[in-house]
Order: sequence, then C-alpha cells, then structure tokens
Amino acid sequence: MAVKKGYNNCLDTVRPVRDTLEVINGKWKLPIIISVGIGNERFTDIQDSIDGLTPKVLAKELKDLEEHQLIKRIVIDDYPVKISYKLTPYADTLNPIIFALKDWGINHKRKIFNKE
Amino acid sequence: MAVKKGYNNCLDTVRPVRDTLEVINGKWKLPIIISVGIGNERFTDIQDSIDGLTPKVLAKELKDLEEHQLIKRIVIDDYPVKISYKLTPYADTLNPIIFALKDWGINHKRKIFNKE
DNA sequence: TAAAGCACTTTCCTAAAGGAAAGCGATAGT
DNA sequence: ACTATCGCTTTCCTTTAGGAAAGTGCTTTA
Repeated sequence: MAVKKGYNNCLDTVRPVRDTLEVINGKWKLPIIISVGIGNERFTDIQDSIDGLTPKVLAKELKDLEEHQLIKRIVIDDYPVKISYKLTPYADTLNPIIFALKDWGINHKRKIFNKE
Repeated sequence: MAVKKGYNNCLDTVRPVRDTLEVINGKWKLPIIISVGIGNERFTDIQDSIDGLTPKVLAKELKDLEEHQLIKRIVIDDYPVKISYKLTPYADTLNPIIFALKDWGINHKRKIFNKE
C-alpha cells in the first residue's frame, strides 16, 4: 500500500530536472558551452565572446565542465604550446535544452517589449 | 564595416539563454512550477511535495514567479479564506524547457550509473 | 479548551557565487 | 630590451542563495 498524502507527487519530474540543474547551474556554464560549441577554442576568445566573464570564473567553470565530461582541454604540443577547448560529443546532447532556453528567451523579450 | 575580432560571435544565442535563466534561476523555481502544474495548489502541499523546500524560500519564490506572471495567487473568499496557486497559461510555454531538462537528467543518471 | 493546520514571516547564520584588480611565467613580436 | 599575448592564479571583497528554527494570527477539529 502506498503512503497516503494530501499532495500530488511530482518527484518523477522534479528529480531529473534538479539533476540536470546541478550540472548546468550558474550564470556561465551554458554560455561557455555555447561559445565553445560555436567554435571559440582559446581561453581568451571564450572570455572575450561572453560579456562580463572574468578569467577566474572562466577557469573555474571550464574545470567543472571538464569534470562533467562536457568539455575537453587539449594541449597542442608544438612551440609555443597551445591550449584548445572543445565540446565533447556528450555536450551535443544539451542542444535541446539550449534551443528551448533560447526560444523561450526570445519570445519572453518580445512579450515584455510589447505588453509592459 | 563590422568590427574585427578574433572570436566567433555567440551573443545571438547567449543573450536569450541568459534572459531565460534570469527568470528561472535557482534551485527551486522550476520544481515549484512543476509541482503547481501537476495540481498542487496549496502552500503546504507545494512545500510537502518538494524535498527540502522551506516555507521562507517557497514564499519568496512564489512572489518572484508571480511577478514574472508564471503563477497566480488566488484568494478564495469563503470561510475560511483559502489561498490557491495556479499556473498561468504563460507558464505552459516553459514545458519544452522542463521536458528537455527532465530527459537530459534521466539520461545523465543512466550514463553515470552505467559507466562510472 | 487544547491541539493542530494553514500561510506565511522573522531572525540568524553559512556557504557559494561572483566581481575587481593585480600578478605570473612562458613565449612572441618589434 | 620592451611590450604584448596567452592561460591562467591569487587575493580580496560583496552579494545572493539558501538553510534552521521559531513564531504569528487565524481557524478548525477533537
């Protein structure tokens, strides 16, 4: 017998949503993924492509994203040594999320601009 | 003439994504929307349906969500007065985001469980 | 009359996020 | 020799998020 409770159970949806949010939390992770995905591979290019992103924050976020296997850091060993950041194939699975967020943002701005 | 820069421009995507994240930021807003959407209308039901959610945080998030026109607070004026929370039709536009986040979370857990 | 429920608020506190600015070690260009 | 660039790190500081616990005013139920 299930436990009786007065509220509807939403954990089937809430749990996986929260699992995802733990991976892509904060202001910067998705912007960084988008920037790298669009072809920015160098530290300073990524930084310059995103308004307000400081090197300290970028370095930290890149480490987090590497741990989650969404970005790989590649050391190119000629002279001079170059560092290149690329998305992993796994990062491509985030595309539906990114497009959904993008579409909603575009629509939301339009809504605010027109009505308020 | 466009300004020359060494990096690829990603602001077309980054900006609307960030606009969206500003609305649904934090650990709790989407879980609350999911819970209300599934039929939890009372303050304590919403609270009880989401693990770890405290009344202070719930009250604050409900206010934020009202301001963004995603939830409406309805006062039902018989004796005793009842308060009911409902999603606005606008909140339904978040569904693609919620489903994308849910799917990714489910898949991510499976990935972690199987391989690491 | 006491206890419990509802919808919160208040206070206090900690941890984490994030911004500003400077610096650093290596290399490259002038 | 000097300056600039790259990929960071370090320090310092402020802001925000969020958790714990208690309480409040009202009402209902036992």
